Amino acid sequence: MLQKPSAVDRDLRVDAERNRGRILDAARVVFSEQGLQAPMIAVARRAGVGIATLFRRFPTRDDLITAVFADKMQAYAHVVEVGLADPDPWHGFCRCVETICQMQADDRGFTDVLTVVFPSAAAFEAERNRAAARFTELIEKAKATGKLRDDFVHQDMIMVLMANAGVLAATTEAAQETWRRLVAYLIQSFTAEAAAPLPPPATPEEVTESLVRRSGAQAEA
Amino acid sequence: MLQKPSAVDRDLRVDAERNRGRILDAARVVFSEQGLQAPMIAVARRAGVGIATLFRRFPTRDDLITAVFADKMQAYAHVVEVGLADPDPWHGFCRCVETICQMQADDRGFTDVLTVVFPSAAAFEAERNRAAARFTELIEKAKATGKLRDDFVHQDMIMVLMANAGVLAATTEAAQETWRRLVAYLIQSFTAEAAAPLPPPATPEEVTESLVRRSGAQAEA
DNA sequence: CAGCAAGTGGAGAAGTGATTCCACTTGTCT
DNA sequence: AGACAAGTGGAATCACTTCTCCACTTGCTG
Repeated sequence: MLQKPSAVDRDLRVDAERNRGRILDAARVVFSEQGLQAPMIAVARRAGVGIATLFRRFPTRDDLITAVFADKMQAYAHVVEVGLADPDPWHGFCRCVETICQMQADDRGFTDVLTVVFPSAAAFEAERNRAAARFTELIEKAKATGKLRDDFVHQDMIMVLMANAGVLAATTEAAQETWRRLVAYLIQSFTAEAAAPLPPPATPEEVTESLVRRSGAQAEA
Repeated sequence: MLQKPSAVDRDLRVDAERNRGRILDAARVVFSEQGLQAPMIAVARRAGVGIATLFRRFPTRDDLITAVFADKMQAYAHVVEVGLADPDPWHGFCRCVETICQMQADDRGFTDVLTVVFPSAAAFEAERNRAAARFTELIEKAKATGKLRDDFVHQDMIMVLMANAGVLAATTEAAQETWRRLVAYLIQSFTAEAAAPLPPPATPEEVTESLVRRSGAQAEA
Protein backbone atom coordinates (compact mmCIF):
# COMPACT_ATOMS: atom_id res chain seq x y z
CA MET A 1 0.00 0.00 0.00
CA LEU A 2 0.96 3.61 -0.46
CA GLN A 3 3.39 2.79 -3.20
CA LYS A 4 2.59 5.23 -5.93
CA PRO A 5 4.32 8.59 -5.71
CA SER A 6 2.24 11.19 -3.96
CA ALA A 7 1.92 14.82 -4.91
CA VAL A 8 5.41 15.56 -3.67
CA ASP A 9 7.35 13.47 -6.10
CA ARG A 10 5.08 13.62 -9.12
CA ASP A 11 6.86 11.58 -11.74
CA LEU A 12 10.51 12.41 -11.84
CA ARG A 13 12.19 11.79 -15.11
CA VAL A 14 13.37 8.18 -15.20
CA ASP A 15 17.03 9.09 -14.92
CA ALA A 16 16.31 11.35 -12.00
CA GLU A 17 14.34 8.64 -10.30
CA ARG A 18 17.22 6.25 -10.81
CA ASN A 19 19.64 8.71 -9.26
CA ARG A 20 17.30 9.20 -6.37
CA GLY A 21 17.41 5.49 -5.75
CA ARG A 22 21.17 5.42 -5.96
CA ILE A 23 21.42 8.23 -3.45
CA LEU A 24 19.15 6.41 -1.06
CA ASP A 25 21.17 3.23 -1.39
CA ALA A 26 24.42 5.06 -0.89
CA ALA A 27 23.10 6.95 2.09
CA ARG A 28 21.89 3.74 3.66
CA VAL A 29 25.41 2.38 3.59
CA VAL A 30 27.14 5.59 4.57
CA PHE A 31 24.82 6.38 7.45
CA SER A 32 25.04 2.84 8.67
CA GLU A 33 28.81 2.93 8.72
CA GLN A 34 29.51 6.48 9.77
CA GLY A 35 26.41 7.65 11.56
CA LEU A 36 23.98 10.36 10.63
CA GLN A 37 26.49 13.18 10.54
CA ALA A 38 28.46 11.70 7.68
CA PRO A 39 29.42 14.36 5.12
CA MET A 40 26.90 14.71 2.33
CA ILE A 41 29.70 14.54 -0.19
CA ALA A 42 30.44 11.01 0.97
CA VAL A 43 26.92 10.00 0.09
CA ALA A 44 27.05 11.74 -3.26
CA ARG A 45 30.34 10.17 -4.17
CA ARG A 46 29.21 6.72 -3.23
CA ALA A 47 26.05 7.22 -5.23
CA GLY A 48 28.09 8.40 -8.17
CA VAL A 49 26.20 11.66 -8.51
CA GLY A 50 27.15 15.29 -8.07
CA ILE A 51 26.49 17.02 -4.80
CA ALA A 52 24.03 19.30 -6.51
CA THR A 53 21.90 16.34 -7.43
CA LEU A 54 21.82 15.19 -3.88
CA PHE A 55 20.86 18.60 -2.57
CA ARG A 56 18.27 19.11 -5.24
CA ARG A 57 16.55 15.88 -4.28
CA PHE A 58 17.03 16.18 -0.54
CA PRO A 59 17.35 19.84 0.39
CA THR A 60 18.12 19.11 4.02
CA ARG A 61 19.93 16.34 5.74
CA ASP A 62 16.76 15.45 7.57
CA ASP A 63 14.95 14.91 4.29
CA LEU A 64 17.57 12.38 3.35
CA ILE A 65 17.63 10.74 6.75
CA THR A 66 13.91 10.29 6.98
CA ALA A 67 13.74 8.97 3.42
CA VAL A 68 16.54 6.52 4.08
CA PHE A 69 15.15 5.23 7.33
CA ALA A 70 11.49 5.19 6.42
CA ASP A 71 11.63 1.47 5.81
CA LYS A 72 13.59 0.73 8.92
CA MET A 73 11.13 2.73 10.92
CA GLN A 74 8.44 0.57 9.40
CA ALA A 75 10.38 -2.55 10.23
CA TYR A 76 10.68 -1.21 13.73
CA ALA A 77 6.94 -0.85 14.02
CA HIS A 78 6.57 -4.30 12.57
CA VAL A 79 8.75 -5.81 15.26
CA VAL A 80 6.28 -4.49 17.79
CA GLU A 81 3.41 -6.10 15.90
CA VAL A 82 5.23 -9.39 15.95
CA GLY A 83 5.77 -9.08 19.66
CA LEU A 84 2.11 -8.32 20.12
CA ALA A 85 1.18 -11.39 18.11
CA ASP A 86 3.24 -13.66 20.31
CA PRO A 87 1.00 -15.97 22.31
CA ASP A 88 3.24 -15.31 25.32
CA PRO A 89 3.25 -11.52 25.80
CA TRP A 90 6.26 -11.58 28.09
CA HIS A 91 8.19 -13.53 25.53
CA GLY A 92 6.95 -11.17 22.87
CA PHE A 93 8.05 -8.23 24.95
CA CYS A 94 11.53 -9.61 25.45
CA ARG A 95 11.96 -10.51 21.81
CA CYS A 96 10.77 -7.09 20.88
CA VAL A 97 13.31 -5.34 23.09
CA GLU A 98 16.09 -7.60 21.91
CA THR A 99 15.23 -7.29 18.26
CA ILE A 100 15.04 -3.55 18.34
CA CYS A 101 18.35 -3.31 20.14
CA GLN A 102 19.76 -5.65 17.55
CA MET A 103 18.56 -3.26 14.87
CA GLN A 104 20.48 -0.53 16.62
CA ALA A 105 23.59 -2.65 16.78
CA ASP A 106 23.28 -3.39 13.08
CA ASP A 107 23.00 0.21 12.02
CA ARG A 108 24.70 3.07 13.75
CA GLY A 109 22.60 5.51 11.81
CA PHE A 110 19.36 3.94 12.89
CA THR A 111 20.56 4.01 16.45
CA ASP A 112 20.73 7.75 16.21
CA VAL A 113 17.42 8.01 14.43
CA LEU A 114 15.70 6.29 17.33
CA THR A 115 16.83 8.85 19.85
CA VAL A 116 16.20 11.93 17.76
CA VAL A 117 12.96 13.55 16.72
CA PHE A 118 12.36 14.94 13.24
CA PRO A 119 9.51 17.38 13.64
CA SER A 120 9.46 18.16 9.94
CA ALA A 121 8.89 14.57 8.85
CA ALA A 122 5.28 13.98 9.78
CA ALA A 123 4.82 10.57 8.19
CA PHE A 124 8.03 9.38 9.74
CA GLU A 125 7.09 10.51 13.21
CA ALA A 126 3.61 9.10 12.77
CA GLU A 127 5.14 5.69 12.24
CA ARG A 128 7.23 6.10 15.34
CA ASN A 129 4.17 7.04 17.33
CA ARG A 130 2.22 4.13 15.97
CA ALA A 131 4.96 1.80 17.11
CA ALA A 132 4.99 3.51 20.49
CA ALA A 133 1.26 3.09 20.93
CA ARG A 134 1.39 -0.58 20.01
CA PHE A 135 4.33 -1.14 22.27
CA THR A 136 2.35 0.31 25.11
CA GLU A 137 -0.30 -2.30 24.41
CA LEU A 138 2.35 -4.96 24.51
CA ILE A 139 3.53 -3.65 27.85
CA GLU A 140 0.03 -3.96 29.25
CA LYS A 141 -0.37 -7.48 27.98
CA ALA A 142 2.98 -8.45 29.42
CA LYS A 143 2.09 -6.94 32.75
CA ALA A 144 -1.15 -8.89 32.72
CA THR A 145 0.80 -12.15 32.64
CA GLY A 146 2.49 -11.11 35.85
CA LYS A 147 5.94 -11.41 34.31
CA LEU A 148 6.59 -7.76 33.55
CA ARG A 149 6.88 -5.54 36.57
CA ASP A 150 3.96 -3.22 37.18
CA ASP A 151 5.91 -0.01 37.28
CA PHE A 152 7.37 -0.46 33.83
CA VAL A 153 6.35 2.35 31.52
CA HIS A 154 6.81 3.04 27.86
CA GLN A 155 9.39 5.68 28.63
CA ASP A 156 11.56 2.90 29.94
CA MET A 157 11.80 1.43 26.48
CA ILE A 158 13.08 4.72 25.16
CA MET A 159 15.52 4.75 28.02
CA VAL A 160 16.71 1.33 26.88
CA LEU A 161 17.25 2.66 23.39
CA MET A 162 19.29 5.54 24.70
CA ALA A 163 21.36 3.35 26.98
CA ASN A 164 21.97 0.87 24.23
CA ALA A 165 22.98 3.68 21.93
CA GLY A 166 25.56 4.71 24.49
CA VAL A 167 27.08 1.26 24.67
CA LEU A 168 27.12 0.91 20.92
CA ALA A 169 28.73 4.31 20.50
CA ALA A 170 31.48 3.55 22.98
CA THR A 171 32.36 0.04 21.88
CA THR A 172 34.10 -0.79 18.67
CA GLU A 173 34.67 -4.17 17.09
CA ALA A 174 36.64 -5.52 20.02
CA ALA A 175 33.73 -5.59 22.42
CA GLN A 176 30.85 -5.29 20.05
CA GLU A 177 28.71 -7.84 21.84
CA THR A 178 28.64 -5.85 25.05
CA TRP A 179 25.23 -4.47 24.23
CA ARG A 180 23.72 -7.95 24.49
CA ARG A 181 24.81 -8.15 28.07
CA LEU A 182 23.34 -4.77 28.86
CA VAL A 183 20.03 -5.76 27.36
CA ALA A 184 20.05 -9.05 29.23
CA TYR A 185 20.68 -7.23 32.50
CA LEU A 186 17.91 -4.79 31.80
CA ILE A 187 15.39 -7.40 30.84
CA GLN A 188 16.12 -9.22 34.06
CA SER A 189 15.42 -6.07 35.98
CA PHE A 190 12.13 -5.72 34.14
CA THR A 191 10.80 -8.96 35.58
CA ALA A 192 8.21 -8.69 38.30
CA GLU A 193 10.33 -10.75 40.67
CA ALA A 194 13.17 -8.27 40.49
CA ALA A 195 10.89 -5.39 41.28
CA ALA A 196 12.10 -3.01 43.94
CA PRO A 197 11.29 0.69 44.18
CA LEU A 198 12.53 2.91 41.36
CA PRO A 199 12.90 6.62 40.89
CA PRO A 200 9.83 7.90 39.06
CA PRO A 201 10.03 8.00 35.27
CA ALA A 202 9.72 11.21 33.34
CA THR A 203 6.32 11.70 31.77
CA PRO A 204 5.99 10.63 28.13
CA GLU A 205 5.75 14.29 27.21
CA GLU A 206 8.93 15.08 29.02
CA VAL A 207 10.74 12.29 27.26
CA THR A 208 9.59 13.41 23.84
CA GLU A 209 10.29 16.98 24.74
CA SER A 210 13.66 15.93 25.89
CA LEU A 211 14.76 13.93 22.87
CA VAL A 212 17.31 15.73 20.82
CA ARG A 213 15.66 17.77 18.13
CA ARG A 214 16.61 17.89 14.50
CA SER A 215 15.95 20.88 12.34
CA GLY A 216 18.94 23.07 12.28
CA ALA A 217 18.59 23.73 15.99
CA GLN A 218 20.58 20.53 16.09
CA ALA A 219 23.54 20.60 18.41
CA GLU A 220 23.74 24.26 19.19
CA ALA A 221 26.36 23.12 21.62
CA MET B 1 51.42 15.55 47.44
CA LEU B 2 52.81 16.00 43.99
CA GLN B 3 52.05 19.67 44.01
CA LYS B 4 55.23 21.28 42.88
CA PRO B 5 55.68 21.60 39.15
CA SER B 6 57.56 18.69 37.67
CA ALA B 7 60.17 18.87 34.95
CA VAL B 8 57.53 19.59 32.33
CA ASP B 9 56.29 22.90 33.64
CA ARG B 10 59.44 24.18 35.30
CA ASP B 11 58.44 27.48 36.77
CA LEU B 12 56.37 29.42 34.36
CA ARG B 13 56.50 33.12 34.72
CA VAL B 14 53.86 34.20 37.22
CA ASP B 15 51.66 35.80 34.59
CA ALA B 16 51.87 32.72 32.45
CA GLU B 17 50.97 30.53 35.39
CA ARG B 18 47.99 32.72 36.09
CA ASN B 19 46.81 32.41 32.51
CA ARG B 20 47.25 28.69 32.68
CA GLY B 21 44.96 28.62 35.65
CA ARG B 22 42.40 30.76 33.89
CA ILE B 23 42.43 28.46 30.91
CA LEU B 24 41.88 25.45 33.09
CA ASP B 25 39.00 27.14 34.87
CA ALA B 26 37.44 28.21 31.61
CA ALA B 27 37.86 24.77 30.09
CA ARG B 28 36.26 23.16 33.10
CA VAL B 29 33.12 25.20 32.54
CA VAL B 30 33.10 24.93 28.78
CA PHE B 31 33.70 21.19 28.68
CA SER B 32 31.12 20.65 31.34
CA GLU B 33 28.51 22.55 29.40
CA GLN B 34 29.34 21.65 25.84
CA GLY B 35 31.23 18.40 26.01
CA LEU B 36 34.79 17.62 25.09
CA GLN B 37 34.55 18.70 21.48
CA ALA B 38 33.80 22.30 22.34
CA PRO B 39 35.78 24.69 20.13
CA MET B 40 39.11 25.70 21.59
CA ILE B 41 38.32 29.29 20.84
CA ALA B 42 35.40 29.10 23.24
CA VAL B 43 37.78 28.13 26.00
CA ALA B 44 40.25 30.85 25.10
CA ARG B 45 37.57 33.50 24.98
CA ARG B 46 36.11 32.47 28.29
CA ALA B 47 39.57 32.50 29.80
CA GLY B 48 40.21 35.92 28.37
CA VAL B 49 43.39 34.89 26.61
CA GLY B 50 44.39 34.61 22.98
CA ILE B 51 44.15 31.31 21.20
CA ALA B 52 47.88 31.22 20.83
CA THR B 53 48.28 31.23 24.57
CA LEU B 54 45.98 28.29 24.89
CA PHE B 55 47.79 26.31 22.22
CA ARG B 56 51.19 27.19 23.61
CA ARG B 57 50.20 25.82 26.99
CA PHE B 58 48.18 22.86 25.75
CA PRO B 59 49.39 21.84 22.33
CA THR B 60 46.69 19.26 21.85
CA ARG B 61 43.12 19.04 22.97
CA ASP B 62 43.96 15.93 24.91
CA ASP B 63 46.57 17.82 26.91
CA LEU B 64 43.90 20.25 27.95
CA ILE B 65 41.32 17.59 28.64
CA THR B 66 43.56 15.49 30.80
CA ALA B 67 44.75 18.55 32.71
CA VAL B 68 41.20 19.71 33.27
CA PHE B 69 39.89 16.37 34.41
CA ALA B 70 42.87 15.22 36.42
CA ASP B 71 41.15 16.20 39.63
CA LYS B 72 37.84 14.66 38.67
CA MET B 73 39.62 11.46 37.77
CA GLN B 74 41.10 11.57 41.20
CA ALA B 75 37.71 12.20 42.74
CA TYR B 76 36.47 9.25 40.75
CA ALA B 77 39.13 7.01 42.22
CA HIS B 78 38.29 8.41 45.61
CA VAL B 79 34.67 7.42 45.28
CA VAL B 80 35.81 3.85 44.86
CA GLU B 81 37.90 4.10 48.01
CA VAL B 82 34.90 5.35 49.90
CA GLY B 83 32.86 2.46 48.63
CA LEU B 84 35.57 0.08 49.67
CA ALA B 85 35.61 1.61 53.14
CA ASP B 86 31.90 1.04 53.59
CA PRO B 87 31.28 -1.61 56.25
CA ASP B 88 28.59 -3.04 53.98
CA PRO B 89 30.32 -3.82 50.68
CA TRP B 90 27.06 -4.17 48.77
CA HIS B 91 25.96 -0.80 50.01
CA GLY B 92 29.37 0.56 49.15
CA PHE B 93 29.11 -0.91 45.70
CA CYS B 94 25.72 0.62 45.05
CA ARG B 95 26.75 4.02 46.35
CA CYS B 96 29.82 3.85 44.23
CA VAL B 97 27.86 3.12 41.05
CA GLU B 98 25.34 5.80 41.85
CA THR B 99 27.88 8.42 42.74
CA ILE B 100 29.93 7.88 39.64
CA CYS B 101 26.87 8.06 37.46
CA GLN B 102 25.95 11.23 39.27
CA MET B 103 29.34 12.61 38.39
CA GLN B 104 28.58 11.88 34.78
CA ALA B 105 25.22 13.59 35.01
CA ASP B 106 26.88 16.62 36.52
CA ASP B 107 29.48 17.02 33.83
CA ARG B 108 28.95 16.17 30.24
CA GLY B 109 32.65 16.44 29.61
CA PHE B 110 33.54 13.99 32.32
CA THR B 111 30.97 11.60 30.94
CA ASP B 112 32.93 11.50 27.73
CA VAL B 113 36.24 11.25 29.51
CA LEU B 114 35.10 8.08 31.22
CA THR B 115 34.42 6.28 27.97
CA VAL B 116 37.48 7.40 26.11
CA VAL B 117 41.09 6.42 26.54
CA PHE B 118 43.96 8.91 26.36
CA PRO B 119 47.02 6.82 25.62
CA SER B 120 49.27 9.82 25.70
CA ALA B 121 48.35 10.84 29.25
CA ALA B 122 50.10 8.21 31.32
CA ALA B 123 49.42 9.68 34.75
CA PHE B 124 45.82 10.17 33.88
CA GLU B 125 45.33 6.63 32.70
CA ALA B 126 47.24 5.33 35.67
CA GLU B 127 44.66 6.92 37.92
CA ARG B 128 41.88 5.36 35.91
CA ASN B 129 43.54 1.96 36.23
CA ARG B 130 44.05 2.39 39.91
CA ALA B 131 40.35 3.09 40.31
CA ALA B 132 39.57 0.09 38.18
CA ALA B 133 41.72 -2.19 40.27
CA ARG B 134 40.19 -0.97 43.49
CA PHE B 135 36.72 -1.29 42.05
CA THR B 136 37.46 -4.90 41.24
CA GLU B 137 38.28 -5.42 44.89
CA LEU B 138 35.00 -3.84 45.82
CA ILE B 139 33.23 -6.20 43.45
CA GLU B 140 34.82 -9.18 45.15
CA LYS B 141 33.87 -7.96 48.59
CA ALA B 142 30.33 -7.33 47.47
CA LYS B 143 30.10 -10.78 45.95
CA ALA B 144 31.36 -12.24 49.21
CA THR B 145 28.34 -10.83 51.01
CA GLY B 146 26.12 -12.76 48.64
CA LYS B 147 24.34 -9.63 47.52
CA LEU B 148 26.15 -9.01 44.28
CA ARG B 149 25.63 -11.65 41.63
CA ASP B 150 28.55 -13.91 40.99
CA ASP B 151 28.82 -13.29 37.29
CA PHE B 152 29.27 -9.56 37.65
CA VAL B 153 32.58 -8.41 36.23
CA HIS B 154 34.43 -5.15 36.18
CA GLN B 155 33.63 -4.71 32.51
CA ASP B 156 30.02 -4.41 33.54
CA MET B 157 30.80 -1.21 35.38
CA ILE B 158 32.27 0.23 32.23
CA MET B 159 29.18 -0.91 30.43
CA VAL B 160 27.12 1.01 32.97
CA LEU B 161 29.14 4.13 32.30
CA MET B 162 28.60 3.79 28.58
CA ALA B 163 24.88 3.17 28.96
CA ASN B 164 24.52 6.07 31.31
CA ALA B 165 26.41 8.25 28.91
CA GLY B 166 23.90 7.33 26.24
CA VAL B 167 20.95 8.31 28.38
CA LEU B 168 22.58 11.55 29.40
CA ALA B 169 23.44 12.41 25.84
CA ALA B 170 19.91 11.82 24.63
CA THR B 171 18.00 13.56 27.39
CA THR B 172 17.93 17.29 27.89
CA GLU B 173 16.53 19.25 30.79
CA ALA B 174 13.02 17.93 30.37
CA ALA B 175 13.85 14.37 31.37
CA GLN B 176 17.16 14.86 33.02
CA GLU B 177 16.45 12.48 35.86
CA THR B 178 15.96 9.53 33.57
CA TRP B 179 19.46 8.31 34.23
CA ARG B 180 18.55 7.64 37.85
CA ARG B 181 15.93 5.20 36.77
CA LEU B 182 18.35 3.43 34.47
CA VAL B 183 20.86 3.06 37.24
CA ALA B 184 18.20 1.82 39.63
CA TYR B 185 17.11 -0.81 37.13
CA LEU B 186 20.66 -1.90 36.55
CA ILE B 187 21.53 -2.16 40.21
CA GLN B 188 18.49 -4.31 40.73
CA SER B 189 19.67 -6.61 38.02
CA PHE B 190 23.05 -6.83 39.70
CA THR B 191 21.59 -8.41 42.81
CA ALA B 192 22.20 -12.08 43.29
CA GLU B 193 18.47 -12.79 43.50
CA ALA B 194 17.87 -11.40 40.04
CA ALA B 195 20.60 -13.54 38.58
CA ALA B 196 19.68 -15.40 35.42
CA PRO B 197 22.05 -16.40 32.66
CA LEU B 198 23.73 -13.60 30.74
CA PRO B 199 25.65 -13.36 27.51
CA PRO B 200 29.36 -13.54 28.30
CA PRO B 201 31.13 -10.23 28.90
CA ALA B 202 33.96 -9.09 26.72
CA THR B 203 37.36 -9.58 28.31
CA PRO B 204 38.81 -6.58 30.12
CA GLU B 205 41.35 -6.29 27.33
CA GLU B 206 38.65 -6.23 24.71
CA VAL B 207 36.80 -3.52 26.55
CA THR B 208 39.87 -1.34 26.86
CA GLU B 209 40.81 -2.10 23.30
CA SER B 210 37.34 -1.20 22.31
CA LEU B 211 37.02 2.12 24.07
CA VAL B 212 37.18 4.99 21.71
CA ARG B 213 40.73 6.19 21.34
CA ARG B 214 41.93 9.73 21.50
CA SER B 215 45.04 10.86 19.78
CA GLY B 216 44.16 12.20 16.42
CA ALA B 217 42.92 8.80 15.29
CA GLN B 218 39.84 10.12 17.03
CA ALA B 219 36.67 9.63 15.02
CA GLU B 220 38.12 8.79 11.66
CA ALA B 221 34.50 8.02 10.82
C1' DC C 1 14.27 14.32 -34.65
C1' DA C 2 13.78 19.05 -32.95
C1' DG C 3 12.99 21.76 -28.90
C1' DC C 4 12.97 22.43 -24.33
C1' DA C 5 11.99 21.60 -19.59
C1' DA C 6 14.14 18.67 -16.45
C1' DG C 7 18.15 17.21 -14.74
C1' DT C 8 23.27 17.20 -14.02
C1' DG C 9 28.10 17.96 -12.13
C1' DG C 10 31.39 20.59 -10.22
C1' DA C 11 33.46 25.00 -9.18
C1' DG C 12 33.23 28.32 -5.73
C1' DA C 13 31.23 31.12 -1.94
C1' DA C 14 30.66 31.06 2.86
C1' DG C 15 31.03 29.25 7.54
C1' DT C 16 33.55 26.87 11.16
C1' DG C 17 37.33 25.28 13.65
C1' DA C 18 42.42 24.09 14.26
C1' DT C 19 47.02 25.64 14.16
C1' DT C 20 50.89 28.72 13.04
C1' DC C 21 53.44 33.01 12.78
C1' DC C 22 55.23 37.10 14.31
C1' DA C 23 55.51 41.84 15.84
C1' DC C 24 54.70 43.55 20.22
C1' DT C 25 54.57 43.45 25.64
C1' DT C 26 56.05 42.23 30.16
C1' DG C 27 58.26 39.84 34.03
C1' DT C 28 62.67 39.10 35.96
C1' DC C 29 67.31 39.46 36.95
C1' DT C 30 71.33 42.31 37.60
C1' DA D 1 66.75 51.28 35.01
C1' DG D 2 68.19 48.27 31.10
C1' DA D 3 68.32 44.04 28.70
C1' DC D 4 66.25 40.17 27.15
C1' DA D 5 64.02 35.79 27.48
C1' DA D 6 59.42 34.59 28.24
C1' DG D 7 55.01 35.37 27.12
C1' DT D 8 51.09 37.43 24.46
C1' DG D 9 47.13 38.34 21.04
C1' DG D 10 45.18 38.00 16.88
C1' DA D 11 45.62 37.89 11.93
C1' DA D 12 46.65 34.51 8.50
C1' DT D 13 46.48 29.93 6.81
C1' DC D 14 44.75 25.47 6.29
C1' DA D 15 41.34 21.90 6.28
C1' DC D 16 36.77 20.59 5.93
C1' DT D 17 31.69 21.07 5.00
C1' DT D 18 27.54 22.82 3.58
C1' DC D 19 25.04 24.85 0.07
C1' DT D 20 24.42 27.72 -4.39
C1' DC D 21 24.97 28.92 -9.05
C1' DC D 22 25.23 28.06 -13.75
C1' DA D 23 26.80 26.34 -18.14
C1' DC D 24 26.13 22.06 -20.02
C1' DT D 25 23.41 17.35 -20.93
C1' DT D 26 19.52 14.48 -21.69
C1' DG D 27 14.87 12.39 -21.51
C1' DC D 28 10.44 13.25 -23.31
C1' DT D 29 6.91 14.97 -26.26
C1' DG D 30 4.89 16.47 -30.63
